[in-house]
Amino acid sequence: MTVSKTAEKSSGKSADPAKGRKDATEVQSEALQLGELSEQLGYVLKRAQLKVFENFLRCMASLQLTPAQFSVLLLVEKNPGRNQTEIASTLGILRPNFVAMLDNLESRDLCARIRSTNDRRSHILVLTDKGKAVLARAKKLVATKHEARLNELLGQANREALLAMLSKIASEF
Amino acid sequence: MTVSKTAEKSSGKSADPAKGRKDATEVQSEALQLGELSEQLGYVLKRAQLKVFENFLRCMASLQLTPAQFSVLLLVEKNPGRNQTEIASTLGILRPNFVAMLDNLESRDLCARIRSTNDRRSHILVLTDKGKAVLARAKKLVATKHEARLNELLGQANREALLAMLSKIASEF
DNA sequence: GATATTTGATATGGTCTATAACAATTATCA
DNA sequence: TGATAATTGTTATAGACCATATCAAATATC
Repeated sequence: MTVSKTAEKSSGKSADPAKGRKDATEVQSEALQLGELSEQLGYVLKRAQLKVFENFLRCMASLQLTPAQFSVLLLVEKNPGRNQTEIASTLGILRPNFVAMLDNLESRDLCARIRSTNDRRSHILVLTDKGKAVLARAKKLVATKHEARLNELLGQANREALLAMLSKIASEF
Repeated sequence: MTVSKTAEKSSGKSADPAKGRKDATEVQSEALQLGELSEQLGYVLKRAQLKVFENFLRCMASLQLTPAQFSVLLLVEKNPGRNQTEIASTLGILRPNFVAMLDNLESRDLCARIRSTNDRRSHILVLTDKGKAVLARAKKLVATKHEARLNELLGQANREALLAMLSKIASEF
């Protein structure tokens, strides 16, 4: 330990951290400087991702779909007749962790596991009629409430450029 | 359940999922179609974030610093004399979860808690000399191995545009 | 000076992620 | 063919991360 243990005063101000509810005679503790942090791609990327997921969950509150569940429904709809391993692996979900997820979707009658006749080890995944209906409503919510918000924040062109760069990072980094 | 339980054949092909190591007479199972998934900002954002963190950890392997730990060191260096609550909250870390994190950094002699003389409840955070040295090396690694990789993938201008858009999302979404 | 608030800390639970292992089934190949 | 290896879905389990309630010590408030 190379640091003196006798503390200098933290600052001349009061102990109130960052809420600014002292009266006007007190200089409220100024906000912290992010410094190089705001230039760190990983940091900003993570914060943005949390905000986007948060907004997604709010938009989907009526359907009770998480981003991960939505991605499963989308992928199963686009690729009917695939088994759990295939769906899970393309989503980056490990097979063991995919089981509980499917249990959930199946218990809500959104998708179904069907024992394959080709390979009786595997379960073919399909959307139920209810699953298709829910997914259709989910897509509309995402388009009108979620992605629309993005467009009005960034503009259509910027939003597409952002998507392209993120895709490049996701696939080539 | 509105789906017939008698499975149709998953496809005409073999059971080999996506690895393509059957011989040439077999049509290997084609890759799944991502479809609308590749247009979902949240999905691409999450995948990109995972890749970036993964690369960060590889670049920092010699220093054993996670992105979160790096952000703490950066913030403490930039804001000496702040207490745990202030540092944690600006990083979006809850106070209870920040304790173990600091225990780790302090046990490695990278930062130190100093009891404040102003407010004897709070712990002032500072970097030790070793912490400053390690952070300096970490910054170099990030700049030369991590961010440099981003620049060569996207180009300087695009990288800055990406950062700007992500910052906007993180703060205004 | 009595009450409320703040700080760091502990305990705890939930979710997400990662690995090992198992039974049933299928593939491989001697 | 039949013995062995590999695959599929599953369970169990452990770790990381995140969130809430609660506590003692210290401080603020009135």
